[in-house]
Amino acid sequence: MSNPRIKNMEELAAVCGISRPSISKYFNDPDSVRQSTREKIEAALRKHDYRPNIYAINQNRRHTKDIGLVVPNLTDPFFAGIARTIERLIIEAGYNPLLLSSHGGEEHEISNLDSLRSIKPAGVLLAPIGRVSLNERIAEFASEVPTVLFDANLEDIGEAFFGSDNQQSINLIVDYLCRSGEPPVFFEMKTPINPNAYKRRASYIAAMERLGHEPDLIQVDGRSWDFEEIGFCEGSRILTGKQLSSNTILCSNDRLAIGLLSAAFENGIKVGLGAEASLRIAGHDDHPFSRFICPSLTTVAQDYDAIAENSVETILSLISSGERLKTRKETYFEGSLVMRGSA
Amino acid sequence: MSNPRIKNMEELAAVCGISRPSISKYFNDPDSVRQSTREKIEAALRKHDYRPNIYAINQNRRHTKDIGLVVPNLTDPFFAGIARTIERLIIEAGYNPLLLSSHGGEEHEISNLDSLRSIKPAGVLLAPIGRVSLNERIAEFASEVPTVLFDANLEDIGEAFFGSDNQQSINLIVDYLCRSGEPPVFFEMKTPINPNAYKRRASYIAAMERLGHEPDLIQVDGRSWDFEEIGFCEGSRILTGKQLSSNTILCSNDRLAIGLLSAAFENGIKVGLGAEASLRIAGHDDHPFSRFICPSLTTVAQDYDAIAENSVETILSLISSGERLKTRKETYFEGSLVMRGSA
DNA sequence: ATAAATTATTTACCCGAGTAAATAATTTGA
DNA sequence: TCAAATTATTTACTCGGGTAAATAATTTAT
Repeated sequence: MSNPRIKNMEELAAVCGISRPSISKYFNDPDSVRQSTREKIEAALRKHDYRPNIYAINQNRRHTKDIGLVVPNLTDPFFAGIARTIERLIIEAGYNPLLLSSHGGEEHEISNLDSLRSIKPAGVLLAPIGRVSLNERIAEFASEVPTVLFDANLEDIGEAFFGSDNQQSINLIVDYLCRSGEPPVFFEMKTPINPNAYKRRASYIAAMERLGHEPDLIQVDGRSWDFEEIGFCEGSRILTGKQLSSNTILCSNDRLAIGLLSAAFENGIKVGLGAEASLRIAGHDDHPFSRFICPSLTTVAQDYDAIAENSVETILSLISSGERLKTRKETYFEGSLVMRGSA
Repeated sequence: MSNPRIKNMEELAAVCGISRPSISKYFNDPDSVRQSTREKIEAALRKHDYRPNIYAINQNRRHTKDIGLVVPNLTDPFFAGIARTIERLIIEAGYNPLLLSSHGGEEHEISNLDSLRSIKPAGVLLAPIGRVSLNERIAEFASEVPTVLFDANLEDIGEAFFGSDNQQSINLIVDYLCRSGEPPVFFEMKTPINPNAYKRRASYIAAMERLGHEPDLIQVDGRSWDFEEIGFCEGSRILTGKQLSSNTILCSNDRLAIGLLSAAFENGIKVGLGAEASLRIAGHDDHPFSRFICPSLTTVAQDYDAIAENSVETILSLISSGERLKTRKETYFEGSLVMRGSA
C-alpha cells in the first residue's frame, strides 16, 4: 500500500505530476477536477495511502465540516439513544459529528461550548441542561455559531427548537389514566433541573382540572441526576408513609418511575392493572429500559425520531444557506401513549 | 472583556509588547516564561479574551494533548459509566479526552481509529468490540499510536490490558449460588461478540465441575446488541418450554438477566429467594440499572474504578516517557459479589 | 563588582494546507 | 474550423502558529 511514505500534498502532487492545489480541490470535491486528473490522483492514492493533515486543512477555513452535538448527560440512555440517531443523520449528510456530554453540570455545558467554539464547527445541536444553564453564555455562543436547540427550550436562544409537546402528551396519559381507573397524583422533583418538568407539572394540573379532578402534586427533594435513586428513596418514604389520595401515580419521567416501581416492589406493593394489584404507576418518555421493568412501564413515547430529523435538517440548511433564520422556529412534536403493564 | 477583537498571537504580542514566540511558550507552559512577562500576558488576556487557534497549534506537533477513548457502545450504560470515569481522570491529568463509540460495529471501530489517527492523539484507550474486531487493523493502529486496551483483551495488541478476572468472578457467584440453593444453569448467547463471554462460559463449566455438579449451558441465538431484548424473547421461550434442570439461572451478563427477569414476570414466574419464589436469577457486571430491577439483581460487580484508573495511569506514563513497554502487561481485577433480591 | 553560567526572549524559518488571480486547456457556437 | 466562452490548473500569497539557533537578560560564583 504505502511504498515511499507520502507526508503531504506537495509530495502527492509530485507523484501525480499535478500541482498541489488541484489535489486540494480533489479532496474538497472529487468531481471538481477533470476526470483524467482525478484518475491520476486516485491511482496514486491507491499505492500510497495518504490523508491530508486535518489541522492544516482547517486552519484557514472559516468553519469546518464538524457539527457539535451536546447532550446533558450521556449516562442517561435516553440521551445516548437520541445522540446516536443524530450522529447517524449527521454522518449521512457528509458531516462529522462531535459528541459531548455536559455531565449534568452547567460548567461542563459552557466548557463544552468553549471547546466547540475553538474547533470552529459548522453548526451545533444543543440539548441544554435547562433551568440552571448559563443562558447568557449560551446565547453568546449561539450568536457566533449556528445553533439549534432540542429537548429543552431556552427562550430566544438559537435559531430553532425541536422538542416534545408536553401539554399534549401529559393530557394523553392523564386522560388514559382517568378513563381506566382513579385519577393520578403527580410524582416529581420539587425543583427540577429540566424545564420540561415544569411544563409537565403545569399540564398535569390543567388536565386534571379540565377533567374535574383535584390535582395532587407529590414533590420530593433531590437535585442530583440519579433519578432512579431519588425515585426509589423518596418513593419508599411516600409509599410507606401517609395515605396517598389515589392508587395511581403519574411520574414526571420514566427514570423516577423506575425508581418508584423498585420502591413499591421492595415494600411488597403490587403494581399493575389486575385486581390483585393495589397501585398503578405511569411515566413519561418511553425510556429504553421501560419495556423491561417489572411490570413493564406504561408511559408516553416522545417522537424522538422527528426531533432528531428536524434538528439535523434545520442545522444543515442553516449551514448550507449561510444565513440565519429571520424568525426563531419552535416545533413541538406529539407524544404517543404506550400502554404496558404498570398502569 | 474583548475590546478590539484579537485574532492571533501576533496581535496579542503587539498588545503585550512581547514577541510572539514568548506568548507561544506561555500557552504551552505558563511557568516557562519570566514572572514579569507572564503578568503582562495575563493582564492582556484579561481584557482581550483570546484563545489560540487549535488547528494552527497542532499542525506541527508530533502529537496533540488529546487522548482517544473508544468504547464498543455508548448506548450501554455500563460503558457510558466507565467512559465518564475515564474522561474525568484524563481531564485531571491535563489532557483532553475524545470519546467515540463503535456502535457495536467493527467497521465503526476501525473508522473511529482512522479518524483518531488523523487527529494525532497522544494515546488511545480502547475497549474493543471483541471477537469480530478487525485485529490486524487495530494492531497496525496500536503500532503507530500508544494504545491501552481495557474491558476486552485482544492478544498481543496494545501496550497493556486491564479488565476483570472472569474466572474469579464467575467462581464467586457460582459458589454463592450453590451454597444458597440449587446449582445454576448458565444462560448466554450461543456466539457472543465479546470475548469475556467465552471466559465466563469456560469459568462456569470449570466452577461447576470443581463443585461436583453437571454444567448446563442454555445458549440462545441473537447477534444484535439488544441484550435485554434477546434475554426477554429467548428467556420467554425457555421459561415456557421444557423443564429447566435447575431453579437457578446464572446469566452471562446483567443485560441478559434484565431481559430474562422481565420474561419471568410476564409469564407469572416469581423470582427471588423466598419460599413463594420459584426461580433464582443472577447476572454479571453490576449494571447501573441492576439495583432498580424488580427484584433487584444479584450479580458480580466489576472493579471498574480500578480498570479506569490503571488504564489512564498506564497511557499517561507511556505518553510522558515516550517509550513503549518492553513486555505487554495484562492485569485482571477481582469482582465482588453483590447480593440482592433475585438470587 | 565582574566574568561565567544560566535562563529567557527574539529572530528567522518552517509546517501543510486553503484560496484568489492568472493562465492554460477544453468546449461551444457559428 | 476558429474565435469566444467556459472550465480546469497553476502561480503566488496567506493563515496561525511551532521551534532551533542567536541574542539578550539574569543569576551565580569568585
